[in-house]
Amino acid sequence: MLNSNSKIKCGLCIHQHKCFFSNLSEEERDLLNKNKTEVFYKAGETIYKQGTSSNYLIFLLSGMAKVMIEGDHDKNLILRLGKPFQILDFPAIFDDNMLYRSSVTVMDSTACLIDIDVFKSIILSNKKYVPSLFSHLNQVQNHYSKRLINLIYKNMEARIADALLYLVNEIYYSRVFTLTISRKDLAELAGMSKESTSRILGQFKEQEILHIKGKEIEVLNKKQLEYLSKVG
Amino acid sequence: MLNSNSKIKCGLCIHQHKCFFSNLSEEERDLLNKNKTEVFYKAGETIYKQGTSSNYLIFLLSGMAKVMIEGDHDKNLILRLGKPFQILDFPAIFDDNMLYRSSVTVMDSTACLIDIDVFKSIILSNKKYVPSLFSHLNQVQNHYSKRLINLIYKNMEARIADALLYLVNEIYYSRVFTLTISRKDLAELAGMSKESTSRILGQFKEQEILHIKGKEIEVLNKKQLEYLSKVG
DNA sequence: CTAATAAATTGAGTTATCTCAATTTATTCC
DNA sequence: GGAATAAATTGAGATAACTCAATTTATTAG
Repeated sequence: MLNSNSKIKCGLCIHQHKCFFSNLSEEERDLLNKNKTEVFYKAGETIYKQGTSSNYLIFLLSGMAKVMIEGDHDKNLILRLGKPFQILDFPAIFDDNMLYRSSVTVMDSTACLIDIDVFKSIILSNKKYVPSLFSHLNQVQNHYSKRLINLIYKNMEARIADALLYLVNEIYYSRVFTLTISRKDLAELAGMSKESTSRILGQFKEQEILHIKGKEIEVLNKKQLEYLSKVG
Repeated sequence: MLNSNSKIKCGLCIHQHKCFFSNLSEEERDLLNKNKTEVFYKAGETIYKQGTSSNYLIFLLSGMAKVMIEGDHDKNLILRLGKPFQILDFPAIFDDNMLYRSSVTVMDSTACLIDIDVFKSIILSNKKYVPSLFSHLNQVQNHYSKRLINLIYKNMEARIADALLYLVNEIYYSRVFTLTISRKDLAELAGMSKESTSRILGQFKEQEILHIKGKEIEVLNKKQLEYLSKVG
């Protein structure tokens, strides 16, 4: 159980309507308020560290974090990007609370940390949360399955196309965006070296598939990205 | 709801003690009996087909099945091997019942098919199943995470070593085993071409890491496989 | 504002892995 | 049980992607 030093109680929280926990009973809301805390993370800070355990389930309130596996020789793979009001990642909450992936903020972020025992007691006492949790876990599993086959059998063009389409369709919801991750992160999202990433981006710029100015990216030809993803 | 043409009622089933559904109430057991069926699959038959939906949750009772993603140009990836009394794979049961992976038997198998609505009603009415289901989904997610980084950054030796260690530690539970999957399947488990798989196996034989005679494989030097997995 | 540091790009050479084709070995079926 | 078919192995050549090093560009700190 943790000391409550959060500024805002759930009942008064401005994020209430977007929160995973909606329509809680008075009692559950009190329990949650007593056992959650809001924390600020600077860009680049580690939230979860693979190989450790955590007693918290984390929801981002603002900012963005990468969910990644850390390999040897500084070779990491970004599995997905976590955004506000999503569950960031799951410790093994019904086993040993261990973490198999790390989470690192890619920009200044705030997060709501909920005590795992409290989380468990709420989802076990209130079956309305079971379907949405299942859905979430299932979606993550499907995302990882898709990533697997894409990363293993597709060429570099297709992998960068997939990474860009992921950013457009599932992260920024726009063809025009300011890249909030580094080129190295993009490389780790596409499972390749940063040098190759740079070259492919240059090539896409050349072919007028993208307009790039530093961190500002505009997808000029999304159809072509989808085509490359398909045939690559 | 499906016609019950299963031979054995859950209460009398010899697999009862190994089954996911243990200690069911009379009522629940009756419900399950009315809405499950046992089916026989020949080796190579498709149980689940990616891109379709299914109204069944499938438990193998005997045999073995590969859970795989089918890519283009006959390029597949085997994610894991399903064994008796495990949940084979999950359709999106709280969404549209869609499947994102295919399942194909690698030997003659029998399976217990349970109606998804019945499965849902049981897990929602009986919270004792929630933790084990969560655990299961979490383990699968962790397995996929690990597969991802291993397949993407490791060399061929390490990938075959990983595949062999998976077979030894999690499938056959023995250093000596009869390979129940083909060389092509082994290649799809290691995410590489069947020719390269063949070459690496030959090399391991040469180096006396393995003893191979057709489908009969003995791991002579497990430490070396673990070493190759680590450094590769 | 400039120096120092870090991030990103570009180039050239190397290598791991794939593809295609030719055999060999195993399996199926009449 | 032997012919036909499929699976597995082996070899040689092609290539995609990596690594290392050199610049260039961007960011941070004094």
